[in-house]
Amino acid sequence: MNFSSITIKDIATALNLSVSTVSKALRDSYEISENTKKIVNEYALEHNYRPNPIAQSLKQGHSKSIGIVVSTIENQFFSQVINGIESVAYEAGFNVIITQTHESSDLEVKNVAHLTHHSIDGLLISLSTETKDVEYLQKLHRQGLPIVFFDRISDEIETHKVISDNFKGSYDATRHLLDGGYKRIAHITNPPNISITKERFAGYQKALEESGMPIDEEIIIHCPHGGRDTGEVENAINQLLSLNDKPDAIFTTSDRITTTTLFLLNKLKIKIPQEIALIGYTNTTLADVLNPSLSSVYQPGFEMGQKATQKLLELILAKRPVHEFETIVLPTQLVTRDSTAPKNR
Amino acid sequence: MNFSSITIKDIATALNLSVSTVSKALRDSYEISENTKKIVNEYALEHNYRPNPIAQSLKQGHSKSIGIVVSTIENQFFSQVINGIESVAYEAGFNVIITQTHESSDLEVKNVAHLTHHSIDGLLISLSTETKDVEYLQKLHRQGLPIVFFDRISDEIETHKVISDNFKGSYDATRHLLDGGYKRIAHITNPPNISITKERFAGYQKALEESGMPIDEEIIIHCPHGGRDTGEVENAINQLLSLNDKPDAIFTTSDRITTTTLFLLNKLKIKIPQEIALIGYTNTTLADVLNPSLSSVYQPGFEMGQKATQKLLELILAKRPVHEFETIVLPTQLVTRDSTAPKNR
DNA sequence: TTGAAAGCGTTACCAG
DNA sequence: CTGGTAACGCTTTCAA
Repeated sequence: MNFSSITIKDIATALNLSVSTVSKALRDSYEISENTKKIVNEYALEHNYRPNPIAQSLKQGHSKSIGIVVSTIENQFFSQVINGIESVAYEAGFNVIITQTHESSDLEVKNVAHLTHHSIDGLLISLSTETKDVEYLQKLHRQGLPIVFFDRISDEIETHKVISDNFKGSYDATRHLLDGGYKRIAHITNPPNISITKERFAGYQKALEESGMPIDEEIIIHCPHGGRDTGEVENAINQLLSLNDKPDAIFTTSDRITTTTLFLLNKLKIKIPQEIALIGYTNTTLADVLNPSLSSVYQPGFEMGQKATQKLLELILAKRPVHEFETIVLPTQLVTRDSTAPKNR
Repeated sequence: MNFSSITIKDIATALNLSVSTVSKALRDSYEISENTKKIVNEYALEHNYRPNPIAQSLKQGHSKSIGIVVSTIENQFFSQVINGIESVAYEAGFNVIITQTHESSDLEVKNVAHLTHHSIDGLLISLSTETKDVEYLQKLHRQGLPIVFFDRISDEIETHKVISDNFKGSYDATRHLLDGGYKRIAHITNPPNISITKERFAGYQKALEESGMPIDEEIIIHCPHGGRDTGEVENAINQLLSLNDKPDAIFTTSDRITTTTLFLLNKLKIKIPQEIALIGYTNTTLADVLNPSLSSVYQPGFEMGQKATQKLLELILAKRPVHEFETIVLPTQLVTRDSTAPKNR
């Protein structure tokens, strides 16, 4: 803060006290007389004294700030998670620094480097779709950086993790389509290297198997960047539509993929759900007013952010190294709307 | 960074040099021999040395970080602005700290206090809908804190400002409705104290006047928190629908108001645009797939963030006090879709 | 070309 | 109860 601001020293000279006395008075130390405390605090208040947090950080070796890594805050799921994170971080007097990977592994590494060099006390991270190697995080973790994963996690690092029930979310969505009479359900999803892809695929698979349906690789398509670029989704849909045996429903697994699929099907004048039904993971608040209203799997983003931050704070504030880690699984919510209305049989 | 990390001192002792020599070598000072520089840099590289930015900040009196205040990042307009901000801030080696007011004046004051106490070098702010008094910012500004306003600005503080052409955006939208044959155009908007409300109202007014239409206070409704709470918009719509002379079109001026209006009209089974047409400010990427597709005024959020940051950086990096300030006005984009299809006359 | 020392604002230890 | 001093990690001035 170069723009003025008074320091302990200023108070000390003004009041003819020592710096250390003032410091202690301010921190309400038992060593200081009530009278001195009163004088100091009054002066501080009057002159709007604020301790310089930079100096405090340097002295105390921690910064009271936590770093966040998400793919992009434009995705409502992540902005909801961030709101959850902030709600508990601020409560605990912690500051947050948000960074975005835009689904690039490179950027992810750079962001984490940036954050750690800026002396964060802990890291909250959801991996990018591109990320395959978490060795760089492993290293930081070994060095003692508290890390909590959320949403897109890694098995390779033993720490707290907070996810939603991806298996059940997908199972429910697929089940719902099957119950509506849909028989050939395509799956457009994230790349197979990230955790949520596998978990969500498993739910899809289970539901199909239970109904005696085949798993057809031909209608399971991965978007390398989770739909970041419209072209990825466009390719997926073209591929599906060029099949002889076209799907009668699509189950998508990321906000971007879901809304882009809706956009493209509309553009191609394909009737939803008459020609192809659509259900997908999304946290958009607009699902009700989409055309058609969109059946979706909703994840408790806000709660996920809260929980993750609570666990991170536990790690940061722990007196001794923590070796017991927890993976918290939050329930998802299936909301059925017009895009998956039951088929006329 | 309590989790290890080596310091200049470590390098110095390891290499049997003084701390100051190492510091200078690292900063490529002309005072140091090439040989020493080489040895030091190699050692630093090998041991992955990073200067502690906290210590640097304390020493140099600035933190290389800028604070951002927006109403909420869940609003796509603001997340786009933030992306713009980040793109130029990171380029310049600056860090950003994002805070949200959730349209509360109190929170705004708290956030700014929090940011300034955390030694930001400059502030980028869009005021909350509740804010009437900017004296607290005025004070900081006088103390020398570089501030740049964007979107929702204040006349009371003389500094750089970046806005979109709110007058023209609204004029165009209203004009478009009039051209489509709509005759009674309601206006649901933000509270009158914030800048964008006035500017947008002026455009609406001008278009109506040009067509010889009356300005009817009865169909101009302010949402105290810009539609943060659904109830605000619900009241507005109920009020409009209870009129004898109901509007045949609505022009809304915030993302939240716009999408909530769409939601509520759909819920009431009011046909858009047959019974009531709808056009509004929004930056949602989903405008095309809404039901019906939504005519909108789009603001260049990303560019706004970039410009604002460039101006802020100019202020921060300026050698001498700046007294010439600029207000940059960015063009908006009118995109017409089904929600304002021309009336059958 | 190198190094010692002061200082940024704070806290903590130890003396008085 | 109060104050001097060292220390956090770095940069900078001044001497050597």
